[in-house]
Amino acid sequence: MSAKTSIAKGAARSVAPNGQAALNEAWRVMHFALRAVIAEPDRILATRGLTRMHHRILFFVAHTPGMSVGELQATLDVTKQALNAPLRQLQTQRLIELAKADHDARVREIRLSEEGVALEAQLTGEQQRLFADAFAKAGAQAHQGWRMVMLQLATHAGMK
Amino acid sequence: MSAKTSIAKGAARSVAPNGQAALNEAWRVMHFALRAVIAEPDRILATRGLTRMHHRILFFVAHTPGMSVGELQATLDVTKQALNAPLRQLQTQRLIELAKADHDARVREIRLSEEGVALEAQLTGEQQRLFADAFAKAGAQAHQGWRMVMLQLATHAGMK
DNA sequence: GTAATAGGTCAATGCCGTTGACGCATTTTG
DNA sequence: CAAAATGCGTCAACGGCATTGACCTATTAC
Repeated sequence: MSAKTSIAKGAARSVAPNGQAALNEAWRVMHFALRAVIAEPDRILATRGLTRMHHRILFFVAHTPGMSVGELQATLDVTKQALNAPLRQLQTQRLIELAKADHDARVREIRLSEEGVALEAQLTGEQQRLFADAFAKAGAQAHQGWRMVMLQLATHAGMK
Repeated sequence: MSAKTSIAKGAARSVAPNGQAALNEAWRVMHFALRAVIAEPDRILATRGLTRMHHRILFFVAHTPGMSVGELQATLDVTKQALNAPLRQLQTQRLIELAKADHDARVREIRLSEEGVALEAQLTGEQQRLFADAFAKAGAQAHQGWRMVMLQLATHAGMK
């Protein structure tokens, strides 16, 4: 942990580590933040015997109602066999509904049931509360900065 | 059922979204950022037939040279059986070295070999480069904001 | 009518991790 | 010193979960 104490900037960043230390910290902090955001949803899911795969399904279907099975499969990047089981479980628990598409009876359109909507809202709501809290406490300017850094990082992946 | 509820899908791009949209975006962006940071190390690992478990081992041993097998096991929170295989593979690839401890011949102390040090540095260096880039491009103030938000989030988990 | 498409399902396989039970040196203890 | 405890390695069985491959049904397109 060789701290390069070449502090040259203003006293405004009293607490923030500099140089190498900052980069080390970044990764650690990101891990903890991620864990914090995931923890509650995971706990809730577990009580229903559901996993992150189910969560992903609920999430995408919530944001794109009427999605076909094939589309979902492509979106999640899994095989249809891997998708089939959790999909049926969600159906059994009445969290989603499958219906033939009007335009093409081969296609099954997936939608959340009322219960599904509620669960999904609970899950993402929990996460959003954490983000909202953090943004509120850190301030609008910090929020702005957070976003800029994240977008910079994200552009290195194929974010669309 | 309802035909098409007008749901704004996708996140706004150019301008910072506000309210609900901002919270939606936050989670998405964090995912992509995480993927971006993980992608390269994973690729490098894969070319050697190594996995994230091996990475975790390298990481912790790098930061605590001379760690015992038991300590590592406790740190990683896996069983010794789960640890054994990757540990042997790393040893076979001459990335780590196991040696009896002076004070107690039952204990094996783990250290990175020169090659191991190099690989670990390459892996974390790759990640640090991404962070450094993002921070540089977003600016010092954004870096500061990013950090504040992340720390806020992280305190919800048990960050030490 | 025949081929292609969307979806579902059975079966075999592989990767990882787990628990459980031993075996083996090497301390530590009474 | 003998017995118990500790640190480590390993064989074996099992479970979760995703993958590939093959086959089957409806339905649509040419």
